[in-house]
Amino acid sequence: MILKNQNEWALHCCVVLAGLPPERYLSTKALAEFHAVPKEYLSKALQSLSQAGIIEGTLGPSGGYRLARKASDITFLDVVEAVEGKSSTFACTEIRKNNPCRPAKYRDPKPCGVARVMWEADEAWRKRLRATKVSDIANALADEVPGDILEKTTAWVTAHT
Amino acid sequence: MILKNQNEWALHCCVVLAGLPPERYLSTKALAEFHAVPKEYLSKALQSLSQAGIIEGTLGPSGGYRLARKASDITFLDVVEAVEGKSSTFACTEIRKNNPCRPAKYRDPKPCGVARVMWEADEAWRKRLRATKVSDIANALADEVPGDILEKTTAWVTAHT
DNA sequence: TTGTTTAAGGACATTAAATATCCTCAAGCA
DNA sequence: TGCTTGAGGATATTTAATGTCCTTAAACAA
Ligand code: SF4
Ligand code: SF4
Repeated sequence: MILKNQNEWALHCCVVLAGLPPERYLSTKALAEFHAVPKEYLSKALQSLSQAGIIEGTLGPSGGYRLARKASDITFLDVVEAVEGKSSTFACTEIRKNNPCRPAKYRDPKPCGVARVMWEADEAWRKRLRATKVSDIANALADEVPGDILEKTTAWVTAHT
Repeated sequence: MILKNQNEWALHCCVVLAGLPPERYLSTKALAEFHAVPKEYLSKALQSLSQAGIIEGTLGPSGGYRLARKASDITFLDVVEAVEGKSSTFACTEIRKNNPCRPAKYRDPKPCGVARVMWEADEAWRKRLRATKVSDIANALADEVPGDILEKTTAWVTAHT
């Protein structure tokens, strides 16, 4: 089990969009070039984010995407669920029903213990993702990335705006 | 991202093996029949468990598998990692390196914030899996499964021992 | 000794999912 | 009018999951 690349791409795109001047848009083309990933495929991830209401797009030259709400209102889980889906990472196929000793008509009163634990683990994962916002990472960049690189990057993004 | 079926199968097999009379073995054939899953493929999962030292097998008629240690010493994480692998569910492809504004020689002082969060979420998932043991589920069965089904199942398992 | 049963594991074949590309469409803009 | 953009459908390619088949050597019973 491994998460899709889309997650990494989408998260990074959100962080970049969080640094955009207000009311400006950044195109899929620019985001793809910036991260050196295939534009057409990245586009699918951005469409998912758009459908989830995390970013919003506009058409025409000088069009592209911007965050649909404040970066401090967008959690990692929002982004990951937009890309990866909301369903649990554990799929129970109810193999306990196959126990040859069970009466065919027997109905289980509740999900089996195995599934419950796996689902709780999935929820623990989501809980952690819910705890970090896009703005947290955007802010951390200022501390972790050398000033000159950060400046040049901001200039690059603004130029492609 | 979805976990392999092998996880569900392996966990259930461990729970069944936990209910085995001491010093007895249960074969892949029996485990596959009990859960109604393909014997050959289940065999791969059991081999993984065996390699991980969670179960141990013996040959010949009346051979099969048994737990290699107490059920209370086997966590869900042990089983899942045996089947699914120990590497993080988030693979960082270091796309930040592709930023066109970065000097080619620049070395990042530490993993980027995005990856750190994703790895922490992965660890939160594992932590929850580590908190439950195979014995916990085996014990819970007594409460959740009607007595007659449980008895018949125990008899079935013992008969295939 | 001989034949049967078993786990171990290598070599596939099949199926589903992730990844990637291409094309059309209508909205925005110069 | 012509170019740009995101939206989204269709399809191809690649990789991972799933499933099957086969051989080998150990255990055991007749
Ligand atoms: S025992 Fe739990 S995990 Fe296993 S098949 Fe039943 S419900 Fe699913
Ligand atoms: S920013 Fe983090 S997650 Fe993204 S490529 Fe770099 S290290 Fe990986």
